[in-house]
Amino acid sequence: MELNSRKQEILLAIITEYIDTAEPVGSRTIARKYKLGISPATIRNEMADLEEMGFIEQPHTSAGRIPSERGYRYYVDYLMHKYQLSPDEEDLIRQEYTSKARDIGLLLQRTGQLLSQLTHCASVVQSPKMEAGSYKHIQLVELGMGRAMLVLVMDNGTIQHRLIEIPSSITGGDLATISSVLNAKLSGHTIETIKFTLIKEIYLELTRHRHILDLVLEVLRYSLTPGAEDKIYLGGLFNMLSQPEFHNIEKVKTLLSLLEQESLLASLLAQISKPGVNVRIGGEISCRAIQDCSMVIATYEVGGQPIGSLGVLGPIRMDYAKVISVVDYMTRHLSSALERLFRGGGNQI
Amino acid sequence: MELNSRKQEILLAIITEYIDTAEPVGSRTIARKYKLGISPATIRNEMADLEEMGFIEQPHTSAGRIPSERGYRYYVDYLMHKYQLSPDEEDLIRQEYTSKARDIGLLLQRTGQLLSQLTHCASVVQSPKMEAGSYKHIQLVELGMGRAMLVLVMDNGTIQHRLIEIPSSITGGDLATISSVLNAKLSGHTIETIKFTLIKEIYLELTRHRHILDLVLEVLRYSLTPGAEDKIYLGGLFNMLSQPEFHNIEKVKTLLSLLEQESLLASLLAQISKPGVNVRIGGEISCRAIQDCSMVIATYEVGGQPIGSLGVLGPIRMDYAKVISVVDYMTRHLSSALERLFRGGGNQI
DNA sequence: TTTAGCACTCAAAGAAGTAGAGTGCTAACA
DNA sequence: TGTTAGCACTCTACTTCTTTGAGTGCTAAA
Repeated sequence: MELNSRKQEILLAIITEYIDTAEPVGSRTIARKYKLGISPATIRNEMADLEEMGFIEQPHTSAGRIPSERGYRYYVDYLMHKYQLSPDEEDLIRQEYTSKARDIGLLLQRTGQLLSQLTHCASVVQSPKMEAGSYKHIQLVELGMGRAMLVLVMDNGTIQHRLIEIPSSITGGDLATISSVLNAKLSGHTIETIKFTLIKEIYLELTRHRHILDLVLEVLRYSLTPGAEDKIYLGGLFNMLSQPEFHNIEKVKTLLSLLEQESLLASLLAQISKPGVNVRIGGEISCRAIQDCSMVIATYEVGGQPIGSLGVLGPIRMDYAKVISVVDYMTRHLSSALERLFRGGGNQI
Repeated sequence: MELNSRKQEILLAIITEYIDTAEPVGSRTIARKYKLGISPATIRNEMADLEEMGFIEQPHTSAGRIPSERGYRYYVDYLMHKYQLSPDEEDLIRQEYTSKARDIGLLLQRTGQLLSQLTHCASVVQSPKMEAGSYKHIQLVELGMGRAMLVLVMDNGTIQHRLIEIPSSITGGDLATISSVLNAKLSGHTIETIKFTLIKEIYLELTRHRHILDLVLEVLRYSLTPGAEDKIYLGGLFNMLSQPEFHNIEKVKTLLSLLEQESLLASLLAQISKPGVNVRIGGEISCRAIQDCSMVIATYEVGGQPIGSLGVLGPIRMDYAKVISVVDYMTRHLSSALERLFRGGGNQI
């Protein structure tokens, strides 16, 4: 769909103004605020065209225009000016990532808070994918009363643990033996490179402990399932409530009830279709329940490997230019912070 | 403050009715719905007394009465009938705790969801206190690139881990040595029973690795700080939004912004002053910001030792009888579920 | 001591009127 | 032919006024 440059200017003005004020935009306002050198009447004519083409719509006859989803899409793809973070904003982010985080979870949580604070949207941050790393250490710790804890440490600094039930005949020594065999065999392997032959070797070496191995391997298999152990940090909901579109409690309620389901959040973050920052506007989100929202998401990576996603969810009328810049900037910073953390050379965290 | 039995009956009726309808209660309503055998006029006289005594108040002259905080307190202490959970509700809870949970975190999170669902309040669940257990296993795992991970496994099934930076001169073998010494010395100790002499012994035995020991001990010391590693699960906010008192967005916003601060939640849960279920009504909560809410909290325990708290937060006009029963019932069930889990004899989880 | 009766109060809901922002159309103009 | 001034028209949002009815307190009688 082609738009001549005057129509583009007008559409840009409408969207900019609407994002700013959340009020339908009239021709007079545009003529006054945006020096396009044409009269309100001309603008009205152009607006009628834009409406017919589906880029803007009218809430009712005597109101101004608001952008349609299609209008936002055109804006994001062609019209939007890149937003330059203010020095203050940049400082805020940089500072966050230079200070020492106690652990990855906290780092991700703070990332979400910052995202939300800067964008006035809710933030969603996924924890790094376990399966992206390779096993570094496997330990079975005897806890007494027929229980043991299996601890998996991955080389990317993630960790997984699970209680398992063991026969009381098993001693701490047995567990140590099993641990050391598992370590010797599996250490350095990624989940994908564990082959059936390797498993067989382990079983041969530990025939006596077949039962425990079954349990351990079940956990390993589980840790392989993508998304199984992902935690998702949701934050800054209250930042979103300051947006006028959420003055209606019913909307807030349905939104909240959805966002408290981790599985839904995971599916939202999975909607990344291209490298870099992805923008999903309204109905473009493959989730019927939140089609009156937009989403800006991206993937963070370590060593060139994408290992998790993050993003924000907000009203369709969000400041896309700013949100995209913020998400982009924060993704880069988070990536390099994790890089330092996982790949070494870094600070103690 | 003494109340004759008729005043008590009337106060009970007012509060019951108000909790149910969220509307100021008039004398006619009480005469009609609650067969007290007296006329509205008599009830009005008694209400005037109750108001003077501070148990109820009037939003404006031509409205009915609503309970004051003092009224609620009297109700909770003296008037309230015990709420008997319905078979359905009991089933729901029992079922939750008989099914196998993947880990403690999930168990606590589900506990919160259930609490919230049954009470229509927000739920707050604290993770078990680390310091309640004793060290079972300490492992330093080399991750390459000058980093290692310290893993602390406690006998109560909790776990803590942290990345530390190590000099590149240190080998995996060194870490294994350190691990085994730490294990030998600290295993079985609670955080409180680690004495200075013990630390000294370790230093003597591992003089070469003084630097790493410093780091490790810093982490140990940190894990000792009460509350430092506590996670708090907040849930079911949307359940609370169905209460009419939260139809005002501003209230929701301030509440949300508060509840997203973990430290505040921790301080709320710390306001337990007696064994069993604690009820804090309005201003009784030592937090200025949420004085228009009430809180029902309790402590769960393992082996007779309190190891964490949980509770709900909701409008002052909450169904105290039901909420108290639910919190009590769930606390017991959570305690015994954890008991099975930590103390063994239990299912695999 | 209880209660019927009554005048009074006041928030909430409805009705009516007003203001004003915005539109589309027409006709004149460059 | 594209642009613009002018104008009648539309429709929401706001204000003001009125009505309604639930509820009270007081008084006097039972």
